[in-house]
Amino acid sequence: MSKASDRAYLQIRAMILSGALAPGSQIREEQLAESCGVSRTPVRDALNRLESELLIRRSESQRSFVANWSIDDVEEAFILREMLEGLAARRAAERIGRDQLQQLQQLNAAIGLTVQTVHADIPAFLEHNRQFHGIILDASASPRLTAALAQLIEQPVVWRTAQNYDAENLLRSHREHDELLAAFARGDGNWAEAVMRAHIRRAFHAYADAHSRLREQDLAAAE
Amino acid sequence: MSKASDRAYLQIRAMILSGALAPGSQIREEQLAESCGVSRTPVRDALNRLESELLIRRSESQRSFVANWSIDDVEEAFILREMLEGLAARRAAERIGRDQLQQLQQLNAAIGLTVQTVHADIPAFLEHNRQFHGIILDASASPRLTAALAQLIEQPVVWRTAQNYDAENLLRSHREHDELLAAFARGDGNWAEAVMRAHIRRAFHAYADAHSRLREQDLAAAE
DNA sequence: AGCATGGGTATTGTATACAATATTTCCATC
DNA sequence: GATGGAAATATTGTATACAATACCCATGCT
Repeated sequence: MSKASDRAYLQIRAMILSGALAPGSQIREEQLAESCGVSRTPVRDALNRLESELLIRRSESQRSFVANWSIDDVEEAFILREMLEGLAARRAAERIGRDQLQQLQQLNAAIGLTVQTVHADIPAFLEHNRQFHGIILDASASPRLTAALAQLIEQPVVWRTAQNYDAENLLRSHREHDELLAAFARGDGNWAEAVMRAHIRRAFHAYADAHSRLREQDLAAAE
Repeated sequence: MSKASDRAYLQIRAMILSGALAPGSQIREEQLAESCGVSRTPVRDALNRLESELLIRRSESQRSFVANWSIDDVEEAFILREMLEGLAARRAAERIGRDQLQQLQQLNAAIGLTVQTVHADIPAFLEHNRQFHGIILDASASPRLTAALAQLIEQPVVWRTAQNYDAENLLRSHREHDELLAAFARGDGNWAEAVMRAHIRRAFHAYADAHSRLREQDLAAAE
């Protein structure tokens, strides 16, 4: 997509994820256009994308509202990611080449550094993690899988709670990646899929735990 | 989506599926706008949708071309449908209500009529079949699943070869639907998923067979 | 008081004009 | 004749004006 459309998309998504646009609240194209510094045209493109990612919902008369993701919605998304990324891992294991495997090893080594320091570097972890999963998706050589997962949100819901992930979870991610690499090195699709599914599922529970901790904090703060 | 955008989407998609727009050929927004009787704005919306469904592909400089689906692409799409519709069937079995089950039974009865006459009524079959799968998707109560499958194309690739499906395949579809209904009636998610996966997979082979028959005809006609 | 109805306002949908960018063509130069 | 580059052309991206539609409130009727 082009510059203005992308800018609008990223900016509006950031506003939604940060809570600057409250869940359930109506959003007006003109207002967003103003706050993004573009016209309504690219804003409409962005809204279409966000709607297909279910970050906004449209009323029957086409007015747009910020979606309200329940924990069940998040779990639903994780269930789909588990299936799709599991399949991607299987296919990747059966197709991956020497160079891609090396890239993954280097990335996971970098991830190891971000999680082993005393203060984990979460932004770096997220970025490397994103690249890691991206390479696997590439190696799976399935455009449809890539397209389906792209809509399932990069790491959107992760953001708000990533700060709350404990070091233990980050370390486990790192080790699970290593096991995935072992499966890749042997071209064992079954193994790779199983490891990936477990990896995603654990990530969901890490999210759910962090989420409930946040809720408790909110409740405590409200008193 | 709104009237003009929908019209453009349906019309352009039909042109692609019918072959009126040749695979690999470039498509220009203005020309499509003219042939659809709308302006470029709704055409651009339609192209975005079609791109996300991988029916068109865009060059690095954003020019649009009709995608060229190989049989491997079709299989890839069926593999995803198998997974996703399998999950939908599992969830539907665990959640479906009395009225929805009745609707499905009536629909499959109607399907039975379309396949048992001497000359099968393929358009009616396709329409009822679409509704049948749509209700299951609704019953699965998973908006993300619905969104993911929507992009995976209604029945697009089916069209060109549907005429070549033999009566045997249509009849088997009808019977498989019946088995699915039995699984739903018992609320047996495992059974429903297994039946659905087999159903989709068989549909793929029916497609592949029809496809290869078509290829042979084309080759013969070329001589 | 409650509800239907109508008009004014807010918001989205579409068309068109203009800007930005890519592609092609053609000429100059080597 | 090949090649590089610049102008001409084609195509897409963005902004804006206008059209269509939905929403809301006020007014009048029962």
